[in-house]
Amino acid sequence: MMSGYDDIPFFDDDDPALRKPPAPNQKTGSPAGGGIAARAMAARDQHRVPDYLSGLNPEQREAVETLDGPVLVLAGAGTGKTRVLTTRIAHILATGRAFPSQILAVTFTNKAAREMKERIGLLVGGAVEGMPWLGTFHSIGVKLLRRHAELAGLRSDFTILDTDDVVRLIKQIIQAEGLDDKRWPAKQFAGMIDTWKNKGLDPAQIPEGDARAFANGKGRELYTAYQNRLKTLNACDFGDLLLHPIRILRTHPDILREYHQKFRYILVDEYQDTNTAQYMWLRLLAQRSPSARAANGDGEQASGSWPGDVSPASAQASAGRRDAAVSASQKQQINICCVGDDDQSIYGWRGAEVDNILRFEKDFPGAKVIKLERNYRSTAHILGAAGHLIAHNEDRLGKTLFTDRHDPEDGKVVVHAAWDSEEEARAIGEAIESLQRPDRNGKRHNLNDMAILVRASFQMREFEDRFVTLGLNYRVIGGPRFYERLEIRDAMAYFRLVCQPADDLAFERIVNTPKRGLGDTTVRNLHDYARAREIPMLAAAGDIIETDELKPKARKALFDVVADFKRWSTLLETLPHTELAEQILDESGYTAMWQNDKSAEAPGRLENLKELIRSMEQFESLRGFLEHVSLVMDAEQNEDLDAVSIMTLHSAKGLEFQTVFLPGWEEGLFPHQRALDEGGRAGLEEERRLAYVGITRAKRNCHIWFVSNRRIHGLWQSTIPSRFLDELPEAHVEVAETEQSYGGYGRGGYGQSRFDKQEPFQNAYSTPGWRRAQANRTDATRDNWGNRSGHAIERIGYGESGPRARTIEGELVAKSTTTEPSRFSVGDRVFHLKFGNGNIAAIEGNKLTIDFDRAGQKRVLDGFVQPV
DNA sequence: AACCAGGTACTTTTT
DNA sequence: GTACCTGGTT
Repeated sequence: MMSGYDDIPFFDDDDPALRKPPAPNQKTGSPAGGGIAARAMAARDQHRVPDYLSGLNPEQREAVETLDGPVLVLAGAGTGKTRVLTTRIAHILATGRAFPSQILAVTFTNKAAREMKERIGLLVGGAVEGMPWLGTFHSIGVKLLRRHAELAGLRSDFTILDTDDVVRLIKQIIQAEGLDDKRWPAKQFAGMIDTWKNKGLDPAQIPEGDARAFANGKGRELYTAYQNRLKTLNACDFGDLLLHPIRILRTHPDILREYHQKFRYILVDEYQDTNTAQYMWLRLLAQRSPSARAANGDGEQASGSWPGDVSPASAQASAGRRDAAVSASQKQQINICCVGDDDQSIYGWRGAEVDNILRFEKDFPGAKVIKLERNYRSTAHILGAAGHLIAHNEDRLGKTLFTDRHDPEDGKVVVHAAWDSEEEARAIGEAIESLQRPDRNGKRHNLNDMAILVRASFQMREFEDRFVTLGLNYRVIGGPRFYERLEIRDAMAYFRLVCQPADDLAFERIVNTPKRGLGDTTVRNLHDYARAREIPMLAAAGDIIETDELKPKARKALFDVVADFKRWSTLLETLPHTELAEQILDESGYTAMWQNDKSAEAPGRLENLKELIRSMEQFESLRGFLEHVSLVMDAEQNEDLDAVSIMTLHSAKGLEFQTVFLPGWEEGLFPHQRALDEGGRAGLEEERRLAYVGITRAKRNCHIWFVSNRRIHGLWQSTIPSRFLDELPEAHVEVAETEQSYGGYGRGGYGQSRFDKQEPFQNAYSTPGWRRAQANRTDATRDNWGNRSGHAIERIGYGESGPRARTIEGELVAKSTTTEPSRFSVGDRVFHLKFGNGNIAAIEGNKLTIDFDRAGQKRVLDGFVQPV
């Protein structure tokens, strides 16, 4: 009631698992007590064949029904991965092999976890309340850690710091060490710590080179200081949510044994994305063989006070011995099922080890490997193109997707060339518009069915600009989220400090927000005093206001702050949390601060604060809410709006669209130069997997684009087509001939390729220089064609972020660089390279509608026609 | 505390 | 080119 977690018993009270676990091999039968879903399913299935199995293909079915022993499901794109995972859980429940609380199911993202919960709910018919251990690595990590916090030197109400807090904390530490925080950026060090933690390394274990690389060789010291500071703050970073449990499980065999008994089945989603720490964590929980563990004291038995005294390399080296012992004790089944796709491993740069999935059979001897290669998503051409491309990778287990679908109507993957990135955006915009219009059969595409997937987010901008001009609805997915907005983070800091008075980071954030005249000097005094006495800053403030240390003004201000927090923390027990939250924001003057702010963003920020309070309603306590927010940073999405999605290839993983546009396939951008420079062949292969992910997002149509000129770091550079284009199979790919409505530009720079050897069509009106000149003009004669009112833009996840929030229509249009005054008038007789002679029927900016003598009515760009 | 000039970096992102 | 940060000035 009071909190979101302190009422959770060590093991679920209503969970009969520990008292009376069902026999592992029991096929049917209703376990006594709890597990409502399990009982219902079991009862039902005693009478008839479970229909949840009937829709599966043989491989999927095998993946669902192979419950004993380790299983690796290699699930290619669009082969029904989630379906297998959820059905497998339903099957475990239905056959009465385990209670919901005995299944550990881990995902990477909250979205994936949510989706699984929903789908299991559908299968099992209702609530999945009984699946307490389905969640992200981190949320399960928190759950474990809350229960055993004291073993990690924390209290169970520890705070979870996000990246922003971590960076501020590190900055303080760097300064405290007397180092120049300009020369040694906190952000960079935060990144290093993250990398180390991904590998499961504690300060003592980091490579000497790493330790020396930062702050004149003080890397290790700083890392140690950071960990100590976290402990005194009673706080954790994201990495600790995994590392602390690992250490606890290693140093406390009794606790480990209890979890071994508890988790009869382990399921892991996106196994190819696991990093070393996650791998260690899984191994610990899956290694259900006490004898094997005892036989190898060196293995995962930690000797130190920190998780990883096993480096990845030594973990591998000792794997053989350990595995021998495991297979010797066949009694203890390891029922772990990992689902993943090595070809979709695209997170190596943030610590994911593809090797984990490649090594699975060695890690878990006797593992059953099931390949899902039957694709239900894409056309044969799309699969053919993607398959041929990915076959260029060496580091893969090797799968070939196939489909039963062979519709002669299905188009090949189309490769398009454009002169420059602006042309590219324009052409894709045109293509989207024409898809959106009803075709000859009256069919039209929804914008929701289309997506533009870019390699790097800077590419988005040009599309946004273009779509704004066209009045085309779009949504940008990714980027900073709701909970990262300034006002939300401030408000959260207030709430955190009320729940957790030792949260110094929260204290420092809001002590002078709104302004209370508590400047840097006062805060530094307070900070030093608190550190010297080893007490939280809020407590220090309580002390210091009793003295004459501060000037009267500051003393009074601080006195009020302390009194406020004292009052609020009392109310925590009595007042409903939403009311308390509102009261905090009002009484602190925070709401007033924004009300008095006359800047353009202020109303939006107030609205966001209201939204924050609203979203608290579904939680039972302020603590529960804080926990949720620290782990779930998602923003909600407006499904009703019909809009084109624009996102990076990375955020597209797992999604699918009828039509996909893949712009920017040029060397240097894709594959990205930095991936090449820093990752070598492995880097190239990851880029290739990214290309594979991109193509396989398409259900029906896939359009790949490259340009000959792109502005990189502000300079126009000529570019050469991506090597990936030449890795596509001719049989499934066609090269776009002259684009129907936007002319035959942009063959330039593609000379070395087999696609086309034509000279670039260098229209004077399509050179970058000319365009820049146009863009710089402040010519009022251009009109605002195409800007329909009611144009909707959605930024999923994007917050205020200042100049980027270009959502005011008037401004948007004025900013457009693509509207040009027309050189033509209606009725003019013109010539077009492809369509011949015709008369202009209408003009909208630089777009002309022309009645051609032979080709009929077409829309073309004015740059491609000449007066006759 | 608000403003501007100057410097810098600039792939991808979850928790 | 541009967005963001910082440090100095007003």
